[in-house]
Amino acid sequence: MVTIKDIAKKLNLSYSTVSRALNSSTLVNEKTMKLIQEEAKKMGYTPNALARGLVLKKSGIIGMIIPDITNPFFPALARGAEDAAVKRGYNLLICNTDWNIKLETRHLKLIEERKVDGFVLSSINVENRYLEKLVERDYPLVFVSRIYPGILANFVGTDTEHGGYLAGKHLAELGHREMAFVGGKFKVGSVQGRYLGFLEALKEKGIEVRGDRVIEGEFTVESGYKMALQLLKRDRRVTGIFAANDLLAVGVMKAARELGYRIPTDISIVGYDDIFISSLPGIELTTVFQEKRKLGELAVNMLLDDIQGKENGKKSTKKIVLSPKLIVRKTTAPVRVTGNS
Amino acid sequence: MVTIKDIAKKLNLSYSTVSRALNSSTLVNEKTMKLIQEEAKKMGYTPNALARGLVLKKSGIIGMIIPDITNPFFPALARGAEDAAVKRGYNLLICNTDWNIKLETRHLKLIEERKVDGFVLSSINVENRYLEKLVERDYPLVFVSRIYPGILANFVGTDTEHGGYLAGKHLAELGHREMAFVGGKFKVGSVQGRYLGFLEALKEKGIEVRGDRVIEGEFTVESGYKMALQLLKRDRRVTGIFAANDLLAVGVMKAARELGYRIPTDISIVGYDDIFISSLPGIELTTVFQEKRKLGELAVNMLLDDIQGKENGKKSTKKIVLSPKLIVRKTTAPVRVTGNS
DNA sequence: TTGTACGCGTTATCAT
DNA sequence: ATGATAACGCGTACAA
Repeated sequence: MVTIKDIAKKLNLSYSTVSRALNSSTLVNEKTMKLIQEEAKKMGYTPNALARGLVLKKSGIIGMIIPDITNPFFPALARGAEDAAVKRGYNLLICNTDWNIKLETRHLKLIEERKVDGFVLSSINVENRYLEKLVERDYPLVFVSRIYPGILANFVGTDTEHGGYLAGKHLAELGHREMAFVGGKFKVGSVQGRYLGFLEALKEKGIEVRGDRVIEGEFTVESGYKMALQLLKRDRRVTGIFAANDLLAVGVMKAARELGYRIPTDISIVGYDDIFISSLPGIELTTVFQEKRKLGELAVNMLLDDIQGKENGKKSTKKIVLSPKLIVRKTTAPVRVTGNS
Repeated sequence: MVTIKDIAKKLNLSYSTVSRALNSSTLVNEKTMKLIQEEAKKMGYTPNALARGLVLKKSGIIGMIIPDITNPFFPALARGAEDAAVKRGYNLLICNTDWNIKLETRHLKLIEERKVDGFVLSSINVENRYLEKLVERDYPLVFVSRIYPGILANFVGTDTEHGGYLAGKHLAELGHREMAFVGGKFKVGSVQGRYLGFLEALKEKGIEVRGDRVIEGEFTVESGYKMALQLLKRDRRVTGIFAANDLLAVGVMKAARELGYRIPTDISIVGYDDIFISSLPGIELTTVFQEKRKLGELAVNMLLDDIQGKENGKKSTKKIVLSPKLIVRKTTAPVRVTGNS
């Protein structure tokens, strides 16, 4: 491996000059600079980010903690984050936690050792003492999409309550009155928001949701399927279902079809997130859209601003909340005028 | 930041002893070791991977280059890779290239500076001089899923030719004789394999594919849609279509439906990859399955074996080729006995 | 078993 | 404009 020293020797110069030249410092003769840069290229010099990081106390890497890149919500998020990071000269280290706090903590510790310059996390659903310490220690960090309950930290996300509201309003305006909510774990803050917003919209129309029509499960197709199967079997009057995310909604669709429902003629279904699959032919789910990619971008930009601002002594807690948008596709329609048994 | 020195001072010991204790070296008194480890924890010591990497000439990070994590094929691959990496104490740095060689090269250079201990790449479609240099320099590296043409390097992938064969055989056995191939860029080696295998299977049944029924486009739903639309409009006799991947297949499905085809009654469609969406209710695509997650795992394990083996002076070029599997779902059926106009 | 001293590759602070 | 030298935090050969 060719180092700064090697090219210094070769050119009978000192390390310092070479280092400066390579960093295009102004305080070095133009000619020697060119000389050095050419020689560097010729010798195949590659800077060593480890060494640089050691002295600069920066790694140039930021860590991204997510539950599972395999879940269709996260690739777009990660992609946005990576793009923004690269654009500013950083790289992204991705860790999957499987919604497991132990794993999350382990990853946090491990990549803190790597001296990542900051974290972007979207993994939070439950208390994590180590994470709390991290923010107490003022480690640069921003929460995306899901915020840690009761903590003051940077956040980038979508107005979930408003999103839920849009879904509820849409169904209500279509004339639905018998509605259900199929949710993931309510501990995840964003689900609560969606639910609350949903209720809010219905209330405005004088509609209430019966307690037995609010179900909780996992964030998966399978779970949505099971929940809807159980719900619709015992309760044929429901005509509108709001699912906490698109995966769930797809499961609900499957269950409804199996039970002989036509979508959207007999039943309307609204999802949340507008993940990739939702617009696919054969699915075409009405859903609440949030800008996942942009969320990722905004998050790392906020993080990087923070990191670079901190050097100038600035500190702040920022928050960006994007507005969701309703996307009407083919799983919602006006309620039928004739009731069914 | 608390360092080894700090805890050495506090305990009136030398750096070395502390360093050894923290690495659980055998050549240190058990008592002092415990003492040191406890003190380290108490003081909140965190090892600095940068410094360690500098002396050990290892970063503990491996780089993964893929075209686009947003493409449903890659999350599973990345996840498998990350799991395997973490299991062996490494982390994964992910870079998206958007199938752009310039970007790929830039990423390669950049993360080489980060001293990643090796690369896993799945980005290759076209000549990249810098990449060639990398393998010439013997940089630890393994290709996943797509191999670089005409280069001797580690590889983990699926037997694409056999995969294509399975698809062709399936359609042929269902009685289809008028078939088409809807492909992505043929430059991507894996597509050629799929195509060749497909042809091979048909040939065994005495079936040929007309040249105007082989179309090339992008690897997207949209592209599949357009190609199929164009094909099926001018050629109503086709009853079986093999798409080079599932995204394309979904697009084909959409086009067929729009033109009034019932699937699979009027036309059979086979995809490739079995990505997440393909099993979804409303899609249920017959496709050729490959173990994406396992591919990722195998790749980083091979890489890590290589890295750790190299220290012992071993060198080798390994190859692992998994077998694909046909998954029959609801987009294929026996050809109708009555021909249509 | 423990301590001393050097080097990893780079940047930064002094001088010159 | 350039050079010498000290860090950065850690591992390790060598000495004790």
